[in-house]
Order: sequence, then structure tokens, then C-alpha cells
Amino acid sequence: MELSLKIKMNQKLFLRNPEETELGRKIIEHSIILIHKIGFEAFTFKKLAADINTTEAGIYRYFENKHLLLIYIVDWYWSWQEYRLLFCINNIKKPETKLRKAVSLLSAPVIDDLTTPHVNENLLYKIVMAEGAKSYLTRNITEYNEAKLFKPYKDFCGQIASIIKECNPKYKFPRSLASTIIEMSHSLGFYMKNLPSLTDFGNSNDESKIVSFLIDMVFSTIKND
Amino acid sequence: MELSLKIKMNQKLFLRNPEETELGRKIIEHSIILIHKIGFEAFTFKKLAADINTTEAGIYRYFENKHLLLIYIVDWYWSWQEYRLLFCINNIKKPETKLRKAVSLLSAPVIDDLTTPHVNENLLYKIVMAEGAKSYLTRNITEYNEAKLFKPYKDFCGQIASIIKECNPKYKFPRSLASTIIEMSHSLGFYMKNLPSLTDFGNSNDESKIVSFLIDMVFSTIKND
DNA sequence: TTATATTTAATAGTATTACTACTATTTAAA
DNA sequence: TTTAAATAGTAGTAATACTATTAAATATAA
Repeated sequence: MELSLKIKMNQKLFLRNPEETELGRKIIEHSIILIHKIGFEAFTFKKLAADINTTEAGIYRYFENKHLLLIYIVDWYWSWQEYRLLFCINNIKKPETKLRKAVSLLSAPVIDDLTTPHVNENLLYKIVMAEGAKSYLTRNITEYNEAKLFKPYKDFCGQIASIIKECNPKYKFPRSLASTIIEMSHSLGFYMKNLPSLTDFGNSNDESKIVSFLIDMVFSTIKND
Repeated sequence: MELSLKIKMNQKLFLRNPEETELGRKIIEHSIILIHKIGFEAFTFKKLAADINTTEAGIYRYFENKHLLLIYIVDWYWSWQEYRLLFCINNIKKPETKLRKAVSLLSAPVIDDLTTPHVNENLLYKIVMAEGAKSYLTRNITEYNEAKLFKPYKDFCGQIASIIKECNPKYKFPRSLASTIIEMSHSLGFYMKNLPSLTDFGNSNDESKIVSFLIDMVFSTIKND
């Protein structure tokens, strides 16, 4: 069986849909590789153009600027994670089991999903960890939010929140707790590698410890009523 | 009684100590005002120079680049918060009370501290909320970390962690829980204003709800053993 | 088929940014 | 008073983030 997964993206992210042309798909593929390699600050359309044998102006025909390209790939990531989440908790009855799986999914390093040929999810996961916050830490947040550019992240958060509610319908802060889990699963992964004294894990690179911490915190919090 | 508070900053943050000259203090004062006004991306030394009637090169004599200036003011903020924390929990015996006070201190919007004439803490608090993560989300993180540029944040985290340990010496993840409190007190404040559906507070601008959420989470977590 | 739109892409710009090197001036010491 | 040290200002440069213009390719209509 050969599958190919396609995620429908918000039209306002791009000028021309990158999924629809060979050049567009190359832009996505190589922007992930290049941002991972040199970081978002040093990343320019000129360097990307050189990598894929086109011109700077060629890329500007697809994306208005590099920040919107970042939001595009981060949005793609959260949409993909939501799909993964729904897939992996399907048919599971116990909400506690669902929540456990969700936390593991978020904290474990991701391996490349072969049903998406031009997206390397492993690199994308690292980009979201190291640069993801920059997608919403911008002066344009209100405008972008009104254009629904952060919907994939919010939807993912909503999924986790609804599982929390299933576990304990009386718990008062399901959305805040959901954002906490999502945010910290990535932040603690980043800290563990770069600022280990902000965690209790050394630089062990052992993500299962993040899972233990978060699971313990979440279940203590929602049980305590 | 007239006090003046002075925080000793890491020498590696600057080329010339901005605390020591009138121009230096103006750079700090107006960079806070300008970053708050136009955001860190649009902020340039040229614009800052125009605001304080000096030249671009004049500012480059104090700071190597704008990113190090951001780290400077963010470091200053965390040092100041640690001082505030120690001041406000002094003479308190019960670790639970200390922890409660710490969470409130972090989540409540800050008012200008008059013992620091050239720093507007209210604006600085908003900058740290909206741009703070950019100080460590950089390719230079390893180099900067080795130069101890993130020490104030780590120290603050260490203080919270030690209070958590006082509350429950057996709790396994005091540092991770401390970073979670610090990170989320700021993130949830930012979300509440800009992406309210990631919280349970609407855009009520009522920080006491963040305190309720965090206090409940923290005490559930450390009690549950 | 030919003429004419229309789309697509490459070239060559510009304003701004992020610096740096050099020159001039002031201040302090010998 | 001369000289050196510190400080500040001027004028650059390379790179960035775009944009406007022109050229080529393709599709459509007469």
C-alpha cells in the first residue's frame, strides 16, 4: 500500500500554492533543510534560491516573506501532529490512556514520515523546538491571528484540552493545561540539549524523563479536585 | 529614604559598561522604550541613536549587536526579579507561602520600580513576555551559555526550584517544575492577550486566573507522592 | 496560422540593515 | 605646552529584503 498524505493549508500563507508545483515543493523541502542547518535568522531567500537552482524572485512568487514561510512549515507541523494524534488514539476508550499517548507523542523525537516525500519531519520537529515560538512572537500577531494563521496550533491544543476534559469534566483549566503540556514538551526538550540546568535531566537526551515529568504533573493536577 | 538599586551585569554582554556613563544609561532606558514600541525585529541601533541624539557608531561602542543588548535587558530583568523574590519572601517560614508568593510575583503585571531611574520595569516585563524567548532561541546559544549569559534566568529558576524542594524534598523534578512555572506565567499572559483560546481566561486580562491555574497545578503536583 | 493576451521567470535595480574603518575632537598626563 | 589617550562623528561597505522592469514562454482568439 502506498499512501501520500496531503495537508490543506491556509490560503493566506502564500501567494502561490507551493504544493502545486515542483518548484513549490522544492521550496518547502529545502527551506526545512536550510533553516535547520543555519537557523532562521541567517536563512534568506537568496541562499534558498541558490540551493534549489532558482532565483530569489522565484521564491518571492510563492511567499511574501520568510516569516510567512516559517509560519507555513510550523502550521504544517501542527496539522500533521494533530493527524498523528487522532490516528494513534483511535479506538482507545480510556481517556487516561489517550492523554498518556498524547504526551509521549509530543515529547518523543520524531522520525521521518515517508508518506510526505518533500517534508523531513525529524528536521521539522527540531525547527519547531528551536524556532517555533518565533512564528507567533511577532508584531503582526493580531493581523495573523485574524487571518487564522495559528489555527493548526490552536486546534491541536483544543484536541488535548478535550481529552483532559474527558478525564475530568470538572477540571477548570483544560486549555491552559493543554498549552502547558505542548509548550513544555518542546521547551524542556530544547533546555535538556542546551540549558540542562533548567531541567532535572542533565543533558541525558532521554526524552522519556520529560514524559515522566509531564505525565506526573498532568495527572496529579486533574485528579486533585 | 532614597534608594538606588544597581545590578552587576556580566562583563561579556557589553564592550563598554552602559551603567557608567550618561549615554550608556540612555541607551538602556530608550532601548526598552523603543523595543516595546516597535518590537525587536524593527528595532535598530540607527533608530535608537536618533532617539537619544547620538550616532549609530556611538551605540556600537557599547554593544556588539542588538541581540546582545536584548540579552542584557532580559538578564537585568531576571536579576531584578530574583532580588524582588528574595525581598518578598524574606522572614517567611512556610515554604508553601513562599511558593505562592513567587507565583504571584511572576504572573502579576509589574509596575515601575522607582529605585531604578533609567529602567521602566513595566515595559521591560512586557518585552520579556513578547520577546524574551528570542534571547536564547539563537544559534549562539552554546557559546553564550558558556559565557554565562543566561545565568540570571538559571539562578531565578534555581531559587524557585529550591522553594519547591523545601515544600517536598522527595519531589523528583523541582527544576523542570520551576521552569514550567516561570515559562508559563509569561506565556499564558501573552496568550491571554493575543491568543486567548489557548487559555481558559478569554481576553479578560485578569492575571489572577493565571495565578489560580499555576498554584493549583504546582501544589497538586508536589503534594501527590 | 498568426496575432495577441496572459502567465511565468530572470535581471537589475533600491532602501535599509548591520556593521567597520577612518578622521576629528576633546580630555588628561607628562 | 606637548603628547598621548579616550571619545565621538563621518563615511563608507557588504548583505538583506524586497520591487520594478524586462524578457521569454504559453495559451487563447481571430
